[in-house]
Amino acid sequence: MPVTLKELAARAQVHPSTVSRVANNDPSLRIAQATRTRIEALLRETEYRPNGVARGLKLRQTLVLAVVIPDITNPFFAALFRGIEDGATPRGYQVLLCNTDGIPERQRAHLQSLAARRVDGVILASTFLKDPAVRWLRHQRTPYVLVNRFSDEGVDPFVGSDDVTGAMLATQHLIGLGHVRIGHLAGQPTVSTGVLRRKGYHAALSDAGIAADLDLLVESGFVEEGGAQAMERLLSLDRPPTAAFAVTDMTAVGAYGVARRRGLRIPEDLAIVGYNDIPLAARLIPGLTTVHVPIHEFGSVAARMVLEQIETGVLTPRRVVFAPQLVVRGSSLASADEQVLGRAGARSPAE
Amino acid sequence: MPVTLKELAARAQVHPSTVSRVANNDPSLRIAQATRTRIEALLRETEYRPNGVARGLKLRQTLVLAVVIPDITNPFFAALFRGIEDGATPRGYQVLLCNTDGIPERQRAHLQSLAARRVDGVILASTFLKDPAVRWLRHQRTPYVLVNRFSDEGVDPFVGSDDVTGAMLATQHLIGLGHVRIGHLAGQPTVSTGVLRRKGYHAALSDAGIAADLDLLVESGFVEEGGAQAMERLLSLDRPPTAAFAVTDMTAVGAYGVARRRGLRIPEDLAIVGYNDIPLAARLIPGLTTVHVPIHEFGSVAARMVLEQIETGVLTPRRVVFAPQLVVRGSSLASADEQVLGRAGARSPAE
DNA sequence: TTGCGGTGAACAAACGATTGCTCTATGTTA
DNA sequence: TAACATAGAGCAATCGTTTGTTCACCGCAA
Repeated sequence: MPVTLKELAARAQVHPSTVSRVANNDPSLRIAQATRTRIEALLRETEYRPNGVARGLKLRQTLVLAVVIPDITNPFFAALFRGIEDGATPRGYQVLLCNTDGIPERQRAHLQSLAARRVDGVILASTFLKDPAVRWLRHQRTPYVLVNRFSDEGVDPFVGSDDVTGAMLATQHLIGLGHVRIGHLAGQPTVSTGVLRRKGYHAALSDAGIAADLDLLVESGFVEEGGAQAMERLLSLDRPPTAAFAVTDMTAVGAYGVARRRGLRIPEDLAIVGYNDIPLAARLIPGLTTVHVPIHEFGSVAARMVLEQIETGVLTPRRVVFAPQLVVRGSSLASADEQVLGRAGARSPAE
Repeated sequence: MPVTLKELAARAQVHPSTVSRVANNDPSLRIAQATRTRIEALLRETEYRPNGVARGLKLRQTLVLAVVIPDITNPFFAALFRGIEDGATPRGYQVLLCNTDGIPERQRAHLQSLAARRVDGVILASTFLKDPAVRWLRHQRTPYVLVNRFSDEGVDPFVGSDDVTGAMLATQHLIGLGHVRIGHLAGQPTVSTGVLRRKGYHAALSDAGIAADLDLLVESGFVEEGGAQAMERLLSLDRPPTAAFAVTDMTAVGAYGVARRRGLRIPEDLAIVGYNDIPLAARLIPGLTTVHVPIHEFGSVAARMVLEQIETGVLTPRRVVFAPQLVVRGSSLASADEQVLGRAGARSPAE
């Protein structure tokens, strides 16, 4: 059973507040050397650590951050979490992890619990466009940051990548390889990344003078299963695409499975490009060409942003947007020595 | 800013304790219907939620569980975490996630923070044999459960699989396919799974009358990079193995990479069997034959066990050991229709 | 002797809830 | 009419810290 201030005070024959001041190294404390030594010995001996709950109540800070994501088994979010924890732990924070499976109701429930727990900050990576949960979050005075996806335009603190540019890089790469019928396994239009990556896809096609074929855009969502279904749809078309841009790497993984089952060779029969560059992308055979974003850094930056809000008390809606890079692997280019194209990894301050 | 009991009491012209009793539906409360209605309206209107920190202090329970693992980006731990959260959330608990990267010092630091925070329970999946952190945990009166790995024999609450049997299934499978020179990419002898899976490997060889060749056992640790290095070692032998049992699936993934770089065909030139059956195993090409363990269930059972300890207040060192199953895929059997061998998935109460 | 300044601590009020107990009306029974 | 039960609340302690303020004492100077 952990020891309390009161018990220590009794053993040291002093008042609890004196023990507290010694423990916290209060500079305003004037104390006899002998007393101090006695108390310090006791603190060490008992390995006293102040009760975090009581401390949290008094100081109004819990030293807890919360991360809300769809699903930690998705490698993207696992890497993101590591980034967050790596940013938070050195500052004394620990991190609550909440999975929503993309269900708004669960997200809401989690956020309410978190608010009741008085977590010091929230990092949210499961938002929708027009998300009531985010609006609610704004009203609370809890520091928060949205990651990867944003909600209503530009009004929240945010860290992510330039999705339009990333999607354009991906699509232009396929166009450059001579593809004309390029499919898109698209994210939901209720999610910012879904919308913006579509936009980039369309922009690249239109820039190249390729007329958009509505059949070639199939909504897949962001996970493997949806990718597989959408790919099936594309391959069942009368004139199936020769290449596809998948809204995420996991979606691309689903597409790989379908191509394999149908006996299609990647990239000869079907070229595929993904988005995010999760570790799995490089391990696929062939390696998945994808748009690289600094996932771990998303996390550490997000952590720093929320910590900054906590420490300064100012909740400015700063946005950090990273420039994506295309990473070419075997899924688009048969003889690919892996190479990195696209803009350098510089961070740009504005969207 | 969230509302407090005191404010509500002022607005309802009653004492805070009365509001509290209404909010908590205290059956011992006798109250006029009018007053109750008035208070309830206020509670709804303000969406009052009691301050969890204050509540935690008074009630001595935080409704927080902590999970300590090596690394969430390892799919095994991601699946485990989901199991835990799925077991904990419905009971009102949220979950802190702590990554240690297998560094004892970090594990210790995390556990101390967690104790200071008064988390209600700890689920630890990063222990070593003879782990001082676990001994320390035993002295604290915090409910805890070890998962997958245990520490000193049998004295802690534990949920995991029968590692010896699992390793035997894997090795026997390779023997049954005619392999004689079977390598083992082994876990560290400081970790229970490392020790027990070696034991199973040796037992299977010895049962089959195959003399152990010390060169064929190379310590790889549990992650991809170590698997690659160990596989390099094995393949550089004068008489390299024709098959290998990897202590985890991630280790096997490392081996896949090496085999591929060296132009070896799996399973024709090198058969591989892993352990855990993470989702990635089935996606590899060829599919990875592996020992299936119910990872998600490890988590949900562990959560239930720790919740049970919390609720009953009794800390019995109950052990739940699952029987592993062999899942045969293409990495060991060229024409494999995937099949499930080995014992049925029944749960056995004892080790 | 009175007053003063510095030392070395104790005092006490929070932080926001929970809960056993007390208290005051009012209505009922003997 | 006196005693008493009951309804309907309020009171106050407590959880373990933190921190602004007060206090007692001692030595020293006026």
